[in-house]
Amino acid sequence: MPVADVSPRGCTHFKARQFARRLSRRYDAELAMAGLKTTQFSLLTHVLNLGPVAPGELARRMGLEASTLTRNLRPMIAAGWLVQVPGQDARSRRISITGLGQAKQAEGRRRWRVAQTAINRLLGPQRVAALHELLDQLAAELEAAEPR
Amino acid sequence: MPVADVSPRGCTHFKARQFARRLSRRYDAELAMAGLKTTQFSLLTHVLNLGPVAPGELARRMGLEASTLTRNLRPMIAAGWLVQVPGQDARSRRISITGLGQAKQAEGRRRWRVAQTAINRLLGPQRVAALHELLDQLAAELEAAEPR
DNA sequence: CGGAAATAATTGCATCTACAAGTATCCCGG
DNA sequence: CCGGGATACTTGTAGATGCAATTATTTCCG
Repeated sequence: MPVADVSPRGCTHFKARQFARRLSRRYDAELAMAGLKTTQFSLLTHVLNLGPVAPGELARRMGLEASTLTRNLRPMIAAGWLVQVPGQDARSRRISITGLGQAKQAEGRRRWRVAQTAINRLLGPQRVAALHELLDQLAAELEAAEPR
Repeated sequence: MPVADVSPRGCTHFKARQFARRLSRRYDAELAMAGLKTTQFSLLTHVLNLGPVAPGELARRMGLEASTLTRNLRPMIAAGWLVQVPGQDARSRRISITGLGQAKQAEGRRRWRVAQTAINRLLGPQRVAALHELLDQLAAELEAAEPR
């Protein structure tokens, strides 16, 4: 008895990107009411959870290039949500969230909740949970296979 | 007997985006050997498959904002891979692929194959197929729920 | 016919993303 | 102590993304 053909059709990257774009518009619309981009909210949340953290470490955790992080930080430091302080060495830094940043994160969190709840309702909590599971697994495997 | 708690944890958008970023780096590395960005390859492929097409229609099919498409087209038209010709009205246009563009797409297609095969091998064809299935379904539902 | 509303695409502005190259600093072996 | 290589970020360059506003046309209704 032949096994089913499981060869994936189409481009995984295109599908992932298109899906991410469609999601972006929803989250961004909600977070815009708090004056935040979705990426900025993620960044605030990561810094809040990790505490003062080196840019390199933060970038690794978020799956971003270090150079991307440098640039994403700029408007947020300018807004006074994050600060950069010297690290151990003269070459390293630490990123910390400010009081203003914490307030902004809390504001964003309320908006994010609304957006996430809408997505759960629209797509079905079980399928969203299944997607999370799959994405978490696959992302971890991609990361593990990345060049050190 | 209580049902399992299926409330999704974490942010769907962040997970999708992080995953897409990790994929991007792999596809882009391969497609760079053909002098293409992944997005450009998608665009070439869509125009090839759809034939001469209005920008608005193309944007809808790809899940892009029209304004994004306008800008993504610019370097590709400059490269001579695509051309823009007048449409029915004076306000509409049609995008077509050139011979040069077809050659570039074929070149990209070989590179894409390599990248996609590597992903299938790394993540497992069954899980990739399952992800495609899920993403296709969910993206379609997001699209259906988008404002007309 | 004439103007309001709809349609199609582009532009202004801001941010996100990443590879390659550059700067500054540190560490380690000789 | 010194020089090469590793580390930690930042910059140069280029494209991707989207919202709001704009331009140009068309359509429709009175």
